[in-house]
Amino acid sequence: MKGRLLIAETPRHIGETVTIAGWVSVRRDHGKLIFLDIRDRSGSVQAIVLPSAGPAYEAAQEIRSEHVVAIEGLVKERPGGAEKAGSALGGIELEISAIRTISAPAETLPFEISVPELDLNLDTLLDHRTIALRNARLQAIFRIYSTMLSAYAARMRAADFLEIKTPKLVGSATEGGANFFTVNYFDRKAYLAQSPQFYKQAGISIFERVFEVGSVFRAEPHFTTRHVNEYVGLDAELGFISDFSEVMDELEATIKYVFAEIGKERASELALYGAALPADVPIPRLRLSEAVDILRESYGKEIEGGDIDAEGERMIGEYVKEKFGSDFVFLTHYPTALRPFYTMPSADDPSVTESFDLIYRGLEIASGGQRIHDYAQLSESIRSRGMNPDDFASYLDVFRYGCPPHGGWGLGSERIVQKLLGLGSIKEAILYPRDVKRLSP
RNA sequence: GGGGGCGUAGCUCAGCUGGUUAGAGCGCCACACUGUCACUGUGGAGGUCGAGGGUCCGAGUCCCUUCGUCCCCGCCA
Repeated sequence: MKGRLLIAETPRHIGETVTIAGWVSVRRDHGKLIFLDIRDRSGSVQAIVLPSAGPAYEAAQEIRSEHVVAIEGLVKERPGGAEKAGSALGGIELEISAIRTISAPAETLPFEISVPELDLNLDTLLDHRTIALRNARLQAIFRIYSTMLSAYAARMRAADFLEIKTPKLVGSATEGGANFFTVNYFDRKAYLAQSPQFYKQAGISIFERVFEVGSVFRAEPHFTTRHVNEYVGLDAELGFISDFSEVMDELEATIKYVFAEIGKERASELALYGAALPADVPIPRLRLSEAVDILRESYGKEIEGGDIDAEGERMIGEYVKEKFGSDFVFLTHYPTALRPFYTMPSADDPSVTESFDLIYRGLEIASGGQRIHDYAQLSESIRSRGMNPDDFASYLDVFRYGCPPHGGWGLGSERIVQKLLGLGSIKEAILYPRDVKRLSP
């Protein structure tokens, strides 16, 4: 909009008449004086209109919350003592000389937007998602999310990873694990990718180091606060590793960098949630078997079936917080039977793997490890799980002609923000979440 | 897929062992107010108590069915 000044810039224009545009958060009508809190993408400011403003004063009578307006006014310092302590509106205000409604709501809003903290049920929040997101505190989630994405990409590029984008429509659904969504693809079936795993590995066989930020689709009917059917994975894969500790080193450095950037760029957004950055200490690495012992000895919890459950992860999260002051923990050496066929078994004990999960505040946010890079070994691993290598022909081509030792990870981007801000549900960390019941908005 | 909770005003909720005309806060509308800042004050509108069936003299409340929603487990990120 020509001639429009962002609200954040207004303090530099004291004594000048400027034009701002934005949404009306609050209207406070004192009979003669009318105060309007105006917000735009840069911030909020108070505007005041006096009866002497004539037509502008008349127009202000009709202004209501969430009207989209353009305001011309004189930037003034707040009258002495008039500024309430702790006000987020700054030390200046606009004395309105002209006001124009650009767009007015056709009907009453379903709930009040301008409160510091929206108190809505999850389905109300998501049914009216776009409107709810006008709330500053909710917007903060996605400002932080955006910083996380840019920091992740920046750190990966700095470490010489090449960013790639791989297909989400795929022709075969044989990777195993979670269920696939099926879609019609001309005269045949296609599937939505449940992970970029195969393409990442192909990527390292070309570029040595690759990363991808992309949607992942899981057709599982889960009803939890930490699952959705479409999420954004932060994946990476690197070649020529000596062992899988290098993968954890790389992930740890990346995580640390991402949080540091969020702290630098988004301090005010974090403050809205009272969120503290994780302590900058080395991330402890525990073998899964050690974690099982700790759970038994310190928490009296018996683990069956090898892998620890969600409650166990929360307990281990508490344990490492107390013992090491860490918000994170790597759990390593998962049983071979519990990991996908491409996971590298440990040389000294093939019943476990060179793999890890990364737990953040008791929630699994990443999974990774070293992959099998030897063609024969990989073919055998497929066979040993009762699958047919012929079904993996194009994938196996990556290894058939030589491939360096490599490994990587998949990070759940929304889970990071969920745990950082203490959000009750991962769905709050997704603009338009997809779950078993929800396909819109 | 297994289990549990909740559906009462636009929103968030209270309604005890069934008992006259179903409540609160916020929002909305009107009026008053020249320094508020989630303004305040006064007044007002707004509800087939998710839906269907049943028990009972009487059902928001008890029973059954059904729909919606949230959560836990599993799976995972």
